[in-house]
Amino acid sequence: MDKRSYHHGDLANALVAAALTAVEQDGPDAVSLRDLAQTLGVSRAAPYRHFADRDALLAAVAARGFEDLNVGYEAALAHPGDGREKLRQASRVYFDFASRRPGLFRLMFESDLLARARPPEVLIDPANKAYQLLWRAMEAAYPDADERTIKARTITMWSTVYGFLALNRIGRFKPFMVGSLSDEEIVDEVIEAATQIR
Amino acid sequence: MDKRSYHHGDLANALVAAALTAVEQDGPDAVSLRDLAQTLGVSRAAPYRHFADRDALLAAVAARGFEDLNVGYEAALAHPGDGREKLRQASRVYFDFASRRPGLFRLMFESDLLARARPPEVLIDPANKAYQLLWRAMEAAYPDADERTIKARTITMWSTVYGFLALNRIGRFKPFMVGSLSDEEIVDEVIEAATQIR
DNA sequence: TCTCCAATGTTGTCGGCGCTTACATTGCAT
DNA sequence: ATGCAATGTAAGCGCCGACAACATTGGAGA
Repeated sequence: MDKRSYHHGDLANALVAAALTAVEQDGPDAVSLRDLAQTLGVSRAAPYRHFADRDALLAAVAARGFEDLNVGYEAALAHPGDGREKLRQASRVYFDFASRRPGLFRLMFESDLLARARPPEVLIDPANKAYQLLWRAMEAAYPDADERTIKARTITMWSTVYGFLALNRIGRFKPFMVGSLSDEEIVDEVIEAATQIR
Repeated sequence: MDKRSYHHGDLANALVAAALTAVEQDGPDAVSLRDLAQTLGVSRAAPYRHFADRDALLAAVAARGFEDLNVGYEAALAHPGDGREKLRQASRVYFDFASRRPGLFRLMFESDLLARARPPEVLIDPANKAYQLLWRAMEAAYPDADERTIKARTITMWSTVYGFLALNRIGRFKPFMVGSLSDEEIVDEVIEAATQIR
């Protein structure tokens, strides 16, 4: 890690870490390979020795985000209580993640990185694991439902929670929030609606 | 509109129209002021006589998108049937808009243009009108509910429908779609869940 | 009708970006 | 010890948004 040495030593990991910080602070669009390189004290072409292009670096950052999210999910599903309670906990984990790391959240769920990642597995595997976990919780919550219903409810629940987060982030609900409805109240309402589907 | 004349004649509107086309075809990120200018046969600095910056042009495009969407909403709410049926129709209008004009949809609901628009009214007014319309439909569907409940249900419904569209667009539900659940079936499920809240 | 000026368009320039090519350095395996 | 693959550098291409200085136009008022 000696700054005077010609080789950086661990540029690949350093790039992911620096990009992660940048994404969390200012969102995916604010990440510039040139900027990261200068911060790390290497030339602007150096990152291309480790990542094919900007998307490849962002994919690595997103993958790390999914891994972190999955840790939270596993904790939520290990939480004591019935299936509905586990679903509620999982939703709260998702909300917290979105609140605490909004830039990373956007990268993970608003970009179409997933469709373009090469190779796809690096990003798809950790991303899908989150859905597997939620699916299992939904199965536990509705043991009598058939597979089709489980799928539909899982998709609906995810959609509701994500949709609220995304629309709220850009301020679309501001006109509704004035007055009788506080921020925390609406979060509770959304989670209730998402978890007690029909 | 004579190409040989020094002045374009109606560059402002022509820019909005060209940007609208570009947004619909390739998404908001694909819009380049230089490119639009060349297409319209003017110099690259000309657009800045009519729009302060790129965001201002995109805001005008988004505003037009909201106006189009509102036309669809008003038709849906004038549809015969009870409140629930109107809500269902409104959801379908939203789905259709997202399907037919995905790039414009992304500009309207995925960018934080709304927070940055100057002056804000140009974009906020048509954007809020859509919510007013949905709110009225929700009131008609649940005449006994208090204002707080109406707000919460409107937010939840919008979140569910939007969340599904956004996540589905980037392929997040692909692993769930294989097998027993078709695309149209899941749309019906989501709309049902969104409209018959509790 | 003439003149002047505000609106509009042009050219040139700056800094920033992703990415590529050709070249330099390093350290490890043989 | 050496040779080669991994890694980093310097320079440059084409694109972008934005600004400043200058050019053209057409209409309002004399």
